[in-house]
Amino acid sequence: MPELPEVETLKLGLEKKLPGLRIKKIEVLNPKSFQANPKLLGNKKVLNVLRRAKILCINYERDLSLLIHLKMSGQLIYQGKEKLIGGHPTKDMKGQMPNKSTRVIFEFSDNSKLFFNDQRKFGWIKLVKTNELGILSHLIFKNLGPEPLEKKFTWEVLKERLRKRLGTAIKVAIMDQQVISGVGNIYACEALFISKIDPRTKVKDISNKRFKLLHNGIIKSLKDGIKYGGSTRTHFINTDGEKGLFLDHAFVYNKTKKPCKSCKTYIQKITLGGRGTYFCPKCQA
DNA sequence: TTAAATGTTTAAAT
DNA sequence: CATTTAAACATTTA
Repeated sequence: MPELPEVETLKLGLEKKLPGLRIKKIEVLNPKSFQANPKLLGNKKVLNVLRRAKILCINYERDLSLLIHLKMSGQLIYQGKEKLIGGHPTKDMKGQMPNKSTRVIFEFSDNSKLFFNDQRKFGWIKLVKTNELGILSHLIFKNLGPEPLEKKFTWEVLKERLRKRLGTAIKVAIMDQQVISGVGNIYACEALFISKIDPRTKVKDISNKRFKLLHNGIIKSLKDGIKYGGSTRTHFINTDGEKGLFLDHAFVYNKTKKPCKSCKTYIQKITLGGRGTYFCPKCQA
């Protein structure tokens, strides 16, 4: 599920709960989901929680950092000291943790727990040594493009980054994590609608005026995503087990044959770069 | 029954 | 060699 807004939603949730807690126990139900020796984290204290691109990073004392990628169906759910989890139970949770897609369970010093669920098992958690320059300098982040919500990310940066993908369809190009980090299928579709660009347009055919519009569209869609707590298609829920509401506000994603919110033309679905791509054929001509 | 699903990597084809 | 497409990962749901 996770694109930048979903991972950011989790980051905001976890940073209110984890810092200061110590790991008491880690139960690995699916070894592929946890690629490290759980014992290394025994009794270590959580310092802080960061996000880079779609990767979540929990920093511990003693130069240890836990990196988490949720891929398509990962969930992180926090269960406080109280017995029940806050928020609405979803089909997945059935109000009970763990469930059949629970892959890893973290238990903390105050008896609270963090569940890592991942139906499709694409997601991973790995433990790395915090780089002396800070975890964000780690190799894993080396090839990632700039963070689109940082001030440094101007429309000129966007244009420059896209220069090596001139022949690629713009929608495929902005989903390339080496061009910009954090934009996935949902927000790519939404950003292109906001900037009124046909997703099939080749990068080389985009004018400066359109680069500015696109730059604005990417930022707006991501910020709206965070504002509404992310997108829930089927799996995403926040640390409290609640769904994200962004898709209720989406313009085109998953709106095939529904009228465009701007011009009433039916939204079309095509395939680009192997992914479902939604757009308004009139507004994005 | 078949297709598609929020992501990324690798192989194969063009 | 560059670019594009497909497959793989694993599971569920429409």
